Amino acid sequence: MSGARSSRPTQADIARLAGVSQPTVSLVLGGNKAGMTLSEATRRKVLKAAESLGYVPDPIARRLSRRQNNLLGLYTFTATFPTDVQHSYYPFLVGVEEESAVQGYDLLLFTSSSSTESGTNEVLNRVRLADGCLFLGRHVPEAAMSRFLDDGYPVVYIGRHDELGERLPYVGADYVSASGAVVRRLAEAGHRHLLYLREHDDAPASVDREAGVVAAATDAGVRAEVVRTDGGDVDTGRLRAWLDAGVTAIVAEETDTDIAVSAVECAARSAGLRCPDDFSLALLGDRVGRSPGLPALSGFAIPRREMGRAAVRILTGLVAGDESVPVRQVLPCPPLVGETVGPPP
Amino acid sequence: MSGARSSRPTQADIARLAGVSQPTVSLVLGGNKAGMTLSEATRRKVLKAAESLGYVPDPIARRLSRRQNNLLGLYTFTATFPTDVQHSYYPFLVGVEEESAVQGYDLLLFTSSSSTESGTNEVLNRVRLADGCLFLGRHVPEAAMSRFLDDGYPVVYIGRHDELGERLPYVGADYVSASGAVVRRLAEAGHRHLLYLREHDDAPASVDREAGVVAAATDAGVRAEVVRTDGGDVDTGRLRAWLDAGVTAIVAEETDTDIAVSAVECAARSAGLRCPDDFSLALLGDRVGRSPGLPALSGFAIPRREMGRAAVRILTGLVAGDESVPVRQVLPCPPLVGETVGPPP
DNA sequence: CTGAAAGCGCTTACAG
DNA sequence: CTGAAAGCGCTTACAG
Repeated sequence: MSGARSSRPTQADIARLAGVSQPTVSLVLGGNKAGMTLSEATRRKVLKAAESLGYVPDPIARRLSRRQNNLLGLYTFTATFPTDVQHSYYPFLVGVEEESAVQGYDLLLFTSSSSTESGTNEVLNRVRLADGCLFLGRHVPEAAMSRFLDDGYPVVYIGRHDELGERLPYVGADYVSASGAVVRRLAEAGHRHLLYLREHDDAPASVDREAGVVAAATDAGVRAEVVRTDGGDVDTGRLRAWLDAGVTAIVAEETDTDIAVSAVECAARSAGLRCPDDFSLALLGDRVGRSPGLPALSGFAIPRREMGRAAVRILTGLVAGDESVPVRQVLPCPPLVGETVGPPP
Repeated sequence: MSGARSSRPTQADIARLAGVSQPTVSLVLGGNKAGMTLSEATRRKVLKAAESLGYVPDPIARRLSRRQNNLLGLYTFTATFPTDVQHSYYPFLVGVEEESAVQGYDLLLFTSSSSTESGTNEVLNRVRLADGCLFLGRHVPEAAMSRFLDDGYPVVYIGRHDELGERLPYVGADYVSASGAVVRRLAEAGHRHLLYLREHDDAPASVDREAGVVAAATDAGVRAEVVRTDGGDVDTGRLRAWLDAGVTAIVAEETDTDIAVSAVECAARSAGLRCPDDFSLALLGDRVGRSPGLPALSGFAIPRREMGRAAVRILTGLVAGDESVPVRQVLPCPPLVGETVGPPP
């Protein structure tokens, strides 16, 4: 640990060996971007000395003085690679990583914060190590985000968020349109009474989907019943009751764990009911990577990878002070046809 | 970019506000590990000022002076989340992330390097930002690694590597034993003539597997033919020729892309041959996450997640100067039974 | 056209 | 028990 730095040659060592000043070494080795005039002899001496000592610049020192890092943060508020929801986070990461590489930034994953009791300060503390930071999560810690925005520290959310008015930059998915399209497809298949299962809390991801469902249902003259659930209260009896009451299609919000749709599938299996024969089932989203053995659900694709890429582009734009980047973007979600939607029984 | 850092309060600002010296602020805020005695009044004044200014320590500056920043690097020599091999990298990442969180380190993904022409210097340059670095890849860039080791910079490879003698710390998988076990299972099923397909290059991952195969085959009195291939030259004709020559089982090295085993499966399908009816097929590894629709191959599991965790433990041990951690570990690979091995036809 | 000064924000010896 | 100095390794104004 001690040996790590102490044995490395510094610009000062080179300067001594070459008989010039340390700043001159910096100028020569830094490619002389300021356009200063160096004598060719000085250049050569310095380069030779650097070569012979095996000089490698210290990125930390460089960053401290240059005030920029080429580091982009990614903060997820839960483990970055949670085992149970890993597949829904992964595509975001792929996009983030790709575009970071393109833009010449490395990626800083804030993981240690999730293990400790991570209050607002904890967040603020570590995040600033990066030149700017991406955030991923259903909800926004408003105090921390406000602070970032006030300080002019560049942040971008993955997912639409208006908790802070119009201030917070984000890349969202157009859940409203995509959810509406799902309902329209059900209406076109002949359904007139559907059930919409959603989370209890009012994250924008839930609000947007419900808005899309309700608007499209109204528009198509379809009755849409909204039920809030955490999945635990969906069982065979309840499913049968819904169907007996005239429900012919169930639409479920997509979440990290897809707990609602799983509960429905499970209840249907126990009851010997099948989709789309006995009722139609649609997911407001996709079930990426978690489908081995499970039927392909009708729904829509969330462009996670592209969202990740777009978020990085916004963030690097902000870091570079580029005013021309649109900082609030919503990406379209292509429909997924699947095999769980058919005409009403 | 300008607003980001310049508007942030520093210890100097706090000192001014509290009417003390900047180093005193550092002492108070740093938790006073040196055990110096501070007057309670000073403490309170400083903490109050820090609070009111919303102070956040600059990790870069801290790293420069303290020579440590609670950052662990991960360098992959290709895109960190390459699309085609993503599933084989992902479990490593999960393990690395988990254990980093446990140990209180954040994770730095070196991505930008992969896009540019990443020479030795590039690696050396960026990596040192972290307190230590993990590396993932078939081969070792010897010059760069040598340099790290010489400098006492903590590095750990994921995967066994002896290219640098006994110097390089690593966490490997016991491919020798696991490969031997696969051959033994084939021998017990009655096979007496098998073909072993491996990569052209001599990465340790290939060398170990071949050693295990050859030793176990010799031991069991089984003939094992070694064929080096990149998959491109495996077609229906060649597969038939092998089987006609008496081969009853094919064993393929597992790689990022599993190109060899895929070629065999494809050739078999075209030829109307089935496993294990017409011949047995085994993989020296697993096919994590890429198996939707494909048959479960017999082989062994690579404990990627645990390897990631173990690598982090070694690395944090090195960073902390803990001499007691074994720096070269090989983890066992549990057998996977699968459905592609049976008795010879 | 060059070289010495100041500064980035912090920590850790080292004097009072 | 406290406060001012020196230093981490670099970059960027600013004098000669």
